[in-house]
Amino acid sequence: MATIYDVAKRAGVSPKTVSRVLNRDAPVSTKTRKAVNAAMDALGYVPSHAARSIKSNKSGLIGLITGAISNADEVAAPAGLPELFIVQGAQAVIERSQKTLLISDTGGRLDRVPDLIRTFQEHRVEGILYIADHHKPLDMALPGEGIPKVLVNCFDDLGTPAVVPDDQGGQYALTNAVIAEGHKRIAYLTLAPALEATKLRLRGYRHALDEADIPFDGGLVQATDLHGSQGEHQLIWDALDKFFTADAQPTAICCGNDRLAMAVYGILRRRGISVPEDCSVVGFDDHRTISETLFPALTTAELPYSAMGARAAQMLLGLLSGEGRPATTPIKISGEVKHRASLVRPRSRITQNVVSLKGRTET
Amino acid sequence: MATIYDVAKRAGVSPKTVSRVLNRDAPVSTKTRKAVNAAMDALGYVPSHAARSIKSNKSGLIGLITGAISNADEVAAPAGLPELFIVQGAQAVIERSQKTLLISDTGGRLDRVPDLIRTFQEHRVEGILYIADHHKPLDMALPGEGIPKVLVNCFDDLGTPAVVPDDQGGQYALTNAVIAEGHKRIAYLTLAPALEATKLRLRGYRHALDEADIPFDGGLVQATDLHGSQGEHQLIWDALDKFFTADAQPTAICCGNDRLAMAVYGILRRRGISVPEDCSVVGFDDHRTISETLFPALTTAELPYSAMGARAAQMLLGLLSGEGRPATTPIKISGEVKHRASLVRPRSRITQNVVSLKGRTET
DNA sequence: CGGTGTCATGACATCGGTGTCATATGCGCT
DNA sequence: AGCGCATATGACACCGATGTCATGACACCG
Repeated sequence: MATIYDVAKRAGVSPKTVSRVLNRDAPVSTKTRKAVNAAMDALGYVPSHAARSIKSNKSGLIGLITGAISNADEVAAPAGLPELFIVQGAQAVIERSQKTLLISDTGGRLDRVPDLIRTFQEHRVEGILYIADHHKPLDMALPGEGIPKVLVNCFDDLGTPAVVPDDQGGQYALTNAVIAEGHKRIAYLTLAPALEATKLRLRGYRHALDEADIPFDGGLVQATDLHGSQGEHQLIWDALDKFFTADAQPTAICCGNDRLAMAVYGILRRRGISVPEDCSVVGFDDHRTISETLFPALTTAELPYSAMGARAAQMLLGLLSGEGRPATTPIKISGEVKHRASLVRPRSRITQNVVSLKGRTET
Repeated sequence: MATIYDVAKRAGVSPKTVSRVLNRDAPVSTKTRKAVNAAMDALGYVPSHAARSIKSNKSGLIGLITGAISNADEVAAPAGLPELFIVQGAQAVIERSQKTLLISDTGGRLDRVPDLIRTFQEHRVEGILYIADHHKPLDMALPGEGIPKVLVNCFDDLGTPAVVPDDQGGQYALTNAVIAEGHKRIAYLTLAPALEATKLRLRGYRHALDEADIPFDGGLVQATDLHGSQGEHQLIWDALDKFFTADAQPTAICCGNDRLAMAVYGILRRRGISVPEDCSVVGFDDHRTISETLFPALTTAELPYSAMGARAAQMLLGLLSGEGRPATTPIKISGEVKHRASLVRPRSRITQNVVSLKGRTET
């Protein structure tokens, strides 16, 4: 690869003059500039980032840690894809700031994080974005002391700046939308109870019920575990079974996410329950590949992952420029309710046959 | 950030000795080594990658260009997610080779590729992986002369090493699996006809029919366009309408991808056609979030994107080490047929009511 | 005509490491 | 004791860029 010295020699000037042409930081005569540019073109010269950053002591790099790239492979991940949207949002902002993203992947293994950060340090990254695969508390302190960091989709109790989804607000708004259609028996098929998202959304669900003076019925809330287990469909089946063999059957079902809603569509159909005529269904995430493609299209609460990534990147850039004094509590990002065909007014009375298939085995 | 000089001063040795401790490339007395290590720990010293690469003229970086991160946002992308798996596969291989991936995103805009490659050149990447969002011919020559490159999910006519999916073989195997269940009327709902994947898979489909002496019926092949258009469901609806109002109705439907199959599930249900009792359905891609979650679970042909990424990365590393003399024709990567509940033997006779809802409008 | 200021350019040091070569120390052997 | 040799360490140059300062050429002014 040609160097600035090669260019200088070919143009018959000093290296420093070539540098001046490159950086436009001092006047250069038109004639000289042309000669230098011609030499650069002829040699295919591209300045070395390494040489620059060693002198300036600025790398122009932002490190980003994610498990998205690997997690997307595992059905196990309750929210593997979202990380990707977060990365996208961050990427767009970082790029506009003329910096370069160094993306590293944990491969799903948290114990690799220190190594990744070590590599970042070797590259002298100016800041780090840490993206969790789902909304959760971060139980370890990240290494890399002195490097500004922003957490995304997770938070710690050390006051590290963080950006998280507004799970509670999202479920609250979504449940309100269901209530606004006239539903009173609203079942909720949650994700794993231990998840931060589940706790917060349940809170939003109850809050909406309370405000509408609809009594909370524990029998209408069932937890499933979407961790790709073989018995996944069975769990959902059993949960629905409980809903539809109860005295008062639900007229709408909230699902922990869009994927869960997709499974529910199939099982309701098998039981002879039409969506949305017999029962409305709503999801969560607005995972559009699912929500817009399902038939009927799925009503769901948008989880604005891209916006989270963008916001986090902005916060980080703010920290770097020394402007921002970041909030010590996580920033919550809210999304819209996407009202689609799967949510309609309930019928006055549900009359379909309910076939209990409890105990059936997976095909 | 501490430098090797700081460490040297603190340990009371020369910088060169610190370098020797770091690289273990020359004998250092135990006592000195301990002193140096202690000084490094105390100062939190991490060697500068930039300084190293400037001297060694080796960056240890591999550039990767993708649109995945952005494309995943657009429903438009017929195969936005797959890129991600490719990245994952590449990442795993690259990492094992002690190199670092520099991932850049086109943001869906091809015209940005030259800029991205320019940035890669500034970082002196040793090789470039170019990942297309779907299997297609690459109509431009990539800049960055002299840098080894491997194309993934695309190919050119310049002999650039490339890795592509075996679309034809996949659809052939899948169709064979359908035929093996006893189906003879096998409809095919393809993706957009202009896609490379559509052409190749159609070839595989016909090949399988030919071998089984099943005559090809053009009426059983309908194209849809999944580019997120509002009329997407309508198109699928119309296509299915043609299938099921024909004289001999299909007993199985092949879909251009899993997402299409998901939409088909919903529409068949609306028409009173049960999957798989009345009609088997198969997809393509094995997009597991869909194929394993749909109810009944979807039979589909795996598209081993991760393996493609891994293979491409291996090829690139081979080129770098000067070992590999790469094939001049694209390497095709095949996947397995995943047989799941949506594909069963056909009934002898289909008797369900077929309700034509042609011309209905989107909800 | 000489003094002064501006413009254009180059010489040289420097950033943080590593390669090359020189030097100091210690040990075994004759 | 003197020689040879391996081990341990340091001085110095260099990689490719840029900051600092110096210098040469010219125009302008009194």
